[in-house]
Amino acid sequence: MAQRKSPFRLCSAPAPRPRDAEQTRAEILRAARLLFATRGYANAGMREIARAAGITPALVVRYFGSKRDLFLAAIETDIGLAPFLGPDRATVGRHIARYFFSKPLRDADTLSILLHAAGDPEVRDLATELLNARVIQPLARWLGPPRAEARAALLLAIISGTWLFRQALPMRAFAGGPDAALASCLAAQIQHVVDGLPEP
Amino acid sequence: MAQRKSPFRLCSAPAPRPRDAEQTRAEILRAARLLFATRGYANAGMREIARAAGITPALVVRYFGSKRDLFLAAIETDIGLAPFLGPDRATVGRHIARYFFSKPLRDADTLSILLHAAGDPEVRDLATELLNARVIQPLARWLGPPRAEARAALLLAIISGTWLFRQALPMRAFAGGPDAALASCLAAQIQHVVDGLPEP
DNA sequence: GTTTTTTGTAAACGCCTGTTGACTTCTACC
DNA sequence: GGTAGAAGTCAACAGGCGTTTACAAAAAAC
Repeated sequence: MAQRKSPFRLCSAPAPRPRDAEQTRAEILRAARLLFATRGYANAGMREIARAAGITPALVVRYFGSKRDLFLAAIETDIGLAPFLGPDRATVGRHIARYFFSKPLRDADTLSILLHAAGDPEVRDLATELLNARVIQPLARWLGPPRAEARAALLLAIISGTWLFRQALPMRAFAGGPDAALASCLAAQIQHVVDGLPEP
Repeated sequence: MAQRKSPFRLCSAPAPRPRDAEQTRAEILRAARLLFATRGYANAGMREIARAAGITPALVVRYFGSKRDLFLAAIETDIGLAPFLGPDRATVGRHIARYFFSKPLRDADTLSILLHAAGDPEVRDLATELLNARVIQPLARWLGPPRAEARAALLLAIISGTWLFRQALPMRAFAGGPDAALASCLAAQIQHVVDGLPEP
């Protein structure tokens, strides 16, 4: 049975979204970011992304060229670390800790996308470079000497470790909501790195 | 040209390994552990594992049933954390930090296999459970109150974060060999969790 | 020495993936 | 109102995956 589309549509046929290239592109990107962040690159299929965006896989390719290019577009957003890097260095540990212990962590976070790309040979190097350029280096500049880059990497490692057991391998101990004691300990550790490392 | 096999073999024909089921099984397990640890579950193919073990993919299935069962067998080994959990609580932070900053980290480490399984829907829950049972719980028992499980999870998160940027997403700052300052800071942080968390 | 069991290989199967090309359908312009 | 082009769908392709089946060869049992 042929379905009439317009202007007198049958009720059983779901209303097709008005054709708007810009909005469709944005919708694809939104779906891709969400799925890349929650399932990882390899496990987020083009068909699944297309279905989440309400369109066809072929259209995803037409808009973004390939899956890898879609991934590139998906991580072309700010990592969202800038708000923490203000002049107030004394409380930044607490702010970062609270942000990364907030529940739930923003699903389509760029950091989640990049961390979930670990171990995927197709995008691993890309994620590594981007984490270096977008997180480590700005963080290192903000931290300043001594050992700015090493301290920045260590700070990101602490943040990523907590992310790992809240999002990727959800542990019972981390699942019970924001634990004040955990958060404060995390804050202290971050602050410790911010203030500088002890000499060996 | 037919190749003679035995007892007078031509030099050009590589010597086939003598048929030894037990050794073949061990060889498969060794190859699987190495590839699961370095490439992750999804990206370690049966053909690749079989090739690394010097046999045929069909034989891997005959020995272990399926890829998932092979993974189960691959993680059925000690995590290697026990040596650190001795009576000397004052220096455990330093020992653990030195171990996880040692270069290179053991490739086929069970911890690497489990952490690399993050985000893979096929084995993620399994890895989570095993990390709980084999790492968090023993660690929590050893740490003792207060908040034993939360502190154990936080400790594992710190260790895993450094693992992430040394193995999975190799960062330049972590690649330059054991950094004494980094290691000592890591040791201090671990020790801090071992000694107990500050009250909020 | 023959037969049976174990140990291994080769080729294929069904499924899923990213991607492509041919084809509709809606929209905007002349 | 007719038409060019954008927006979207559909079915198929090539390739990789884990797995299976059929078969060969070595070792062991009789």
